[in-house]
Amino acid sequence: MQIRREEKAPAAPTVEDVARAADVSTATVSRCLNAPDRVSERTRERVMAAVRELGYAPNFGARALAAKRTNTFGAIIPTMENAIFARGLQAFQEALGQNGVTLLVASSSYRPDLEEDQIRELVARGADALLLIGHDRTPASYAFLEQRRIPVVHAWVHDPASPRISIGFDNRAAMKALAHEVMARGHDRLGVITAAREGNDRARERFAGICDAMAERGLDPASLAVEETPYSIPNGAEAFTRLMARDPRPTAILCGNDVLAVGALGAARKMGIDVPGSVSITGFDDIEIAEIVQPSLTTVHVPHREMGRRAAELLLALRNGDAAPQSVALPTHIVWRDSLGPAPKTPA
Amino acid sequence: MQIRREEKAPAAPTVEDVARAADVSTATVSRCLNAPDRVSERTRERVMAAVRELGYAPNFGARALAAKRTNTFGAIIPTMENAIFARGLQAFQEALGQNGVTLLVASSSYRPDLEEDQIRELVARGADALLLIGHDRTPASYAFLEQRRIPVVHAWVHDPASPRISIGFDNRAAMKALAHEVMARGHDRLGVITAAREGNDRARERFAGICDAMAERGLDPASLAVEETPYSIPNGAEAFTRLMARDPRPTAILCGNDVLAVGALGAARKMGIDVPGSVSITGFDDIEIAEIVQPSLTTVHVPHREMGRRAAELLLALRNGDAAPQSVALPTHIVWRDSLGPAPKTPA
DNA sequence: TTGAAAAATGTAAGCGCTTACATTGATCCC
DNA sequence: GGGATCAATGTAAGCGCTTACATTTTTCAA
Repeated sequence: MQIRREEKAPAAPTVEDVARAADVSTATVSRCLNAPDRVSERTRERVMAAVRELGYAPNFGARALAAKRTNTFGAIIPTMENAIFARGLQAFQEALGQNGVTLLVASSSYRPDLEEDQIRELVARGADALLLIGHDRTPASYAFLEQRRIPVVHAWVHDPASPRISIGFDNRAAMKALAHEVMARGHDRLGVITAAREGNDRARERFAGICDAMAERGLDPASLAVEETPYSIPNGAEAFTRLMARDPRPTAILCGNDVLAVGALGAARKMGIDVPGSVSITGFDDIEIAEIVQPSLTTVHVPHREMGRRAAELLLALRNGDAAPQSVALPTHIVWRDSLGPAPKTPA
Repeated sequence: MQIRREEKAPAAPTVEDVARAADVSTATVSRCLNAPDRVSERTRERVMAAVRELGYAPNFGARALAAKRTNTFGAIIPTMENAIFARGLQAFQEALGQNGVTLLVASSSYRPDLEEDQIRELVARGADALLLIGHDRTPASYAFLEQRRIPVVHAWVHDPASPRISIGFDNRAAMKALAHEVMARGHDRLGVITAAREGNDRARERFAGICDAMAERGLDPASLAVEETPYSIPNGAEAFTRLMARDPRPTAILCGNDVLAVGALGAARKMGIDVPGSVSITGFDDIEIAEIVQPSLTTVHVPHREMGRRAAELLLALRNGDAAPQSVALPTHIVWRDSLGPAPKTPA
């Protein structure tokens, strides 16, 4: 049964309480918890019994204050709502856990201003190091991070030109490769559904990759039909509907990620448009759902788990002051499924 | 550029630094941050300028230690990997945010022992109140929570018989209603794919609901073909395959949630089994993907957002010591889509 | 102009913990 | 047996913050 506020809140037991119960000093209690081998077995047992008895849990804030380290890392991802970051983050967390580090997660809703607050918040809460997605953030965020010398790894991106440490892949090149494959199948009226590009360098890079490929094939990137919308299945569906209303109608829609692509697929079905017969659709990320939808989605596979795991290694190395780690580039590859086909013979 | 450990870490600026820079006392700085109207405008501006200048961010631990409140709540969900809890949690977080409360999230991987650690961890980190999923946890967890008088709300369940405050729905009744509808369509050889029932009361209740319905229709619950497996699409697919190998083969598969059902659907397609022609499949939760798959999934709709939002209200009320709130029961309803059809005429 | 009330600010204690240093007692070698 | 060594434990300072209380400054009515 829940207890009301008025009853005097039972003070949480402190080291002092434990010390008294076990008839030792607070220093000994602390040592039992942090360096058990510096305490004799007899007293240790006595202390641990008291700890259990009292339901003692050390106050994290006080501990961080006194010890000046927390074994806590932070991660800020743009969203928890869809599965894009879930797998990578899970792997990241597992790897940290194996090294005794706790992960604090925040989500920024793709808003750099919110992310800035969250960076401060996580650091104030004691994060020793941070995992951030992409490179797009406010100058104030970077100023703060640098001033505080917080180790940071940037994931989901790789830009060899940047001095910042990152682990990820070349979004631009990956999308460019996919666009080439699409065009190689005869498509020359292309459409794209992209996430909001402002504050999202992955989206910008992927978009740029499409333009690169078009230019290389002698197509004018200005002829690209563009719809920009936040990540969600219904948004993908709406954007697809708008694209289909254009004249000329595109024969292939490249989506900035799988979530948008799944929305597009759904809209196509609802509109009775055959995929890939009349229109081809591609995704990006290769999340679980890409294989499930019908037709299954041709997309770019991103090694999420490996990225998460190695991000943890990188960040751990940084925190420990090991020889300065290098950014790492991960390979991506196209997964051939059913949603991409040749351009329709008869102009739609 | 990342800085190596050896260089002396720049101490984070403290209230004292700010006070010195603004030529006021630490008390005034603190007031500027916590009760700006108790400070004259002139000094406030001076202080805030110093804060900005120095990149000051108050140390959370020290603040919690001194002020004895944190405006932080915690939530422990079984998994972040799939979307089951994402929407509800998002709504929960939004509602808390509007009330100036920060949310800390942990995931327990459906393991009560891990959850116990995480409860301690969140409380040690200053969580004033906790959102937990379901009622299944170790006695030690409840002992700790009660000893510390931590306000708790249990979500995703509703059991009027329990004294614990919960917000959710009657998993058993909801699944029972669905099972009745399935049987009303002529199915009498039923199969079920359930999540691991140990440590998961929602899964147990849903399972029990099926048995209830069978008993009410004069079917022997022992004839139910049961596959138990952790939540994941591939696991759902494998379980479905095993079910199809049974003799007699079930004509309807009730899945403990949509994720498993989507896996089953995929397996059916791969095996060339017509859904719902030869076998009907149902889900539970009505997550986004249920509408996307082909055939779309008949499932039980759960009002996730409302549950999250009202969980926040409940917890806030509890924390504030408002008149003891009551558990709330939310309605669910069956969403009719394509994966459920009549039992095949000719015995399969 | 003046004194009392109100507003603004300062002083300092203490939140719960870790840890440098001090102390105690046991162990051991010659 | 006795000093040196070492292990076990204790003492107490202080981490960065808030806040009760004290003090100073401003405001304002008579």
